[in-house]
Amino acid sequence: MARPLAKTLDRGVLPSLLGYVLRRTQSAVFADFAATFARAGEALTPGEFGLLVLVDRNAGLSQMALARALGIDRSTLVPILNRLQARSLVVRRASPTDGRTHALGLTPAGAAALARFARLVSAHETRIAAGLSTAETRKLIELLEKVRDRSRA
Amino acid sequence: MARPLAKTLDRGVLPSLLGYVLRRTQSAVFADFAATFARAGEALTPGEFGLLVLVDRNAGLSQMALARALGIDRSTLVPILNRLQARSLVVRRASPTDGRTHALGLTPAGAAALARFARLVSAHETRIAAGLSTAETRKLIELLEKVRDRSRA
DNA sequence: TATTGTTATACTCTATAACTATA
DNA sequence: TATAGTTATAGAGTATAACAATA
Repeated sequence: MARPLAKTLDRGVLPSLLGYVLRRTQSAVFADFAATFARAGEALTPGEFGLLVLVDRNAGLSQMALARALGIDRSTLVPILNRLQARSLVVRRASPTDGRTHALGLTPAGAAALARFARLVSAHETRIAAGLSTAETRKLIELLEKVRDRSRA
Repeated sequence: MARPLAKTLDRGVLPSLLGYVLRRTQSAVFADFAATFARAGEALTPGEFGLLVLVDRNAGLSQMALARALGIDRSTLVPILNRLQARSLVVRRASPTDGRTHALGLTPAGAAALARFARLVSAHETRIAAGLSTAETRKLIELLEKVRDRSRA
């Protein structure tokens, strides 16, 4: 049987809801990030990229400090770190000052990989912001930060 | 000052990355959504709310059409629909015209619940946008839509 | 042959609670 | 007692592949 033409659905109020548009945009951006890395033969999630940047800029930090900076629970961090350590990108060293904590760091391979990843993220960022002027991109980030700060009430 | 302030981590380029700010904002907004519903003694995710609105405005639509509108796989939709049907908010009826498809609809209880949910979503939206003028909120949605349309390339 | 819905399966992300070792 | 890291567990969200019923 011939398929009827795709009728556009009635989306009601959804297109005017900031939360809804934010969620759909984030989903599309995530897909673009994944596709960018897949096309380059690399595998990394946005969360892993953020983690690598923070460890790179704050060598020796603890898992608690990292989890807090990422906004996730310390138990959530464990399997993520396990994966990156299994890929030899990150190391857990013994802290010299506190036997309870680990001093996190990038391996040389991790630092090299981060440099490659950063170029891919750059390309990805350029693509998703291609419809916006530089001023608009800055404005978008500023508005998002205001929303972020008003949320989690 | 009695004691030194906690040292702020170096976040490197992350605060200037649209994808990063988008992800953190979405996470905060999600937490606000959840808290809004929990405080009211209701349980609903943003995705479930979007689903209910689409079913309400397009009674009789199929699971494929709904999955496409939500941007998810048809297999992903099944357990979500099972949950909402178990809560007696949504029904799968036999389609009169195509034996393969289900005609989805809200139950009377589902329609009543959606009215309550919509009020909570309104309060949530008002709160997360409280730092923005009406024009800024419109602008933010417009910029997000541009980003969404440039992504998933 | 193609489509719809379902199932089986597999990851990731997220959390809470309890355990251990250390402070 | 309190903190850091781990483990066990659970739930949501996401997907692919394969299957039955129907078109």
